Amino acid sequence: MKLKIYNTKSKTKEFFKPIDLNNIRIYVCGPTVYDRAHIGNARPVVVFDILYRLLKYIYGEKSVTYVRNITDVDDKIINKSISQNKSVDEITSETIKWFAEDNKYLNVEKPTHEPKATQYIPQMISMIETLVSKKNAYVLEDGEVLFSVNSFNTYGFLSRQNLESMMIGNRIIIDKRKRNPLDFVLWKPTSRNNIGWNSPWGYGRPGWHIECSAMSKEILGDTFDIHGGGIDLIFPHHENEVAQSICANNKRLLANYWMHNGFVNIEGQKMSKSLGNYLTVDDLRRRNIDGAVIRFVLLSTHYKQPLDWTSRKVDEAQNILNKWYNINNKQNSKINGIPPNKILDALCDDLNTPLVLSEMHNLLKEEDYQGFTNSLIFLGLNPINSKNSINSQKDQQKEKVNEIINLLIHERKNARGNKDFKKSDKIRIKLEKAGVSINDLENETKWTLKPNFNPRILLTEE
RNA sequence: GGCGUGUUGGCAGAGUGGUGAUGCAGCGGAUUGCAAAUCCGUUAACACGUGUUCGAUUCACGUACACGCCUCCA
Repeated sequence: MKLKIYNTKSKTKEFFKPIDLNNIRIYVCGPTVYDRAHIGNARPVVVFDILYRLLKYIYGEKSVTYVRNITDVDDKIINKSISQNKSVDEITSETIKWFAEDNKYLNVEKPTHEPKATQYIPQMISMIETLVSKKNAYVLEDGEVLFSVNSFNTYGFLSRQNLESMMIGNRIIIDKRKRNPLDFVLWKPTSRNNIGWNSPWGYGRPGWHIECSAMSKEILGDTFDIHGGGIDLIFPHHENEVAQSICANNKRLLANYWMHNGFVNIEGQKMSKSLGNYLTVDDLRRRNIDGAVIRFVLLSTHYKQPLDWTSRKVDEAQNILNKWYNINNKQNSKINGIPPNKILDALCDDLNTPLVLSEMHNLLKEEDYQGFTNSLIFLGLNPINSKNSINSQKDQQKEKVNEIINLLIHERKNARGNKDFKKSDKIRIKLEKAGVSINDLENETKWTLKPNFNPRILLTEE
């Protein structure tokens, strides 16, 4: 079983060769914590969770170090703290809590480290000092420190850009103080009223990219195995990280493999707040969409491709998982075990999760229930959030809903007993309209809520 | 303008130089008071052009279309 990874750097699929078999090191750019995580944020979290599980399986539970950072200093956070009249710390700690809850809901394993940018300010300052002393960076009069892209001759290699052609685009704001318009901020001066730290260049805060260079160096070392994130981060974020790290550390490489996941669209449209098609994990949870369903949809398209999030896909995922869980309940397979080779092979082929899911169907056809259960758990698609654990604070309301549904089902049963099929059909149609799907078994009727569940319809007469 | 990705059956979505993806939907059947669920069977695709090849959906080149990045963004 050999893992292959598509490497953005080489634009080809390569066999994965670890630097140290006993310590596979991976760094993934995590969220900037200023708002609820949307499904676009959830995608890399789930994708790299699969990679983390796979690496642990191949190289051993204790031989993988997975770092997913948290950016807790940033303009967006500061703006929100001003507009909501809350401290930066309040905003970030609340958002971090939400993020953790969402990840739990999505059955995402905790990374080895989740460093916060604000805890690594001294490391950032020291890295910037090195860059200044090596003339890879320069200090302006007001204390702003900029990285000089001309000082790094392979700048643009990762994103396949060259300095000249980037300049032709008219989107670069010309700042005369910059030696090259593409020079980017390492340290930004700020007023004493704002969040900031003392530095050799005065009171200020770090630029966007330096945090990842500082944290990855501190936790993983100068060069590590895999660096991941969203496709939009290739330029400028990762390009700049490479430049900073290589210049500061005097190494040839930052990461051997670069992996980037595609964007998420909503019903064919680019997700954006202004279009009103902005979906958070919390929105979906409130709509009774199980974490496993979200996970399934996110894994049903290959991670490199754009993913179109549609309600149809959610319904399909829900139906498939319902079916799978019913089979699983019947089979009573043991909990522990290794997924079959065809599942692992598909995962090893650059995380081909759509193929994995289709092989899951095939396992059922072959009646390999043990292999199926093992795979389900391996993929994190096992039902950890039972329906009843959703919105636990709303248990009372839930109980009421349960009561009404059970009452209607009881009425239907009586009607059927009396061969009053007109009445029983009416009840069934009403339940269906409300998003309750019913299933007549030999001596009982089971029901489940569909994503379009709307309790109001239950309360209307006729 | 630069860089990059994609175009597969009704929909979603893998993959392959020659044979089956898979799921949903559809169609036929079993079962059912009806429905759902389940089971059996089944139809159907590789944007266009040229080239390479015994053979191309798969490789190369070109065309068209779509999308992304180059500005904060996962």
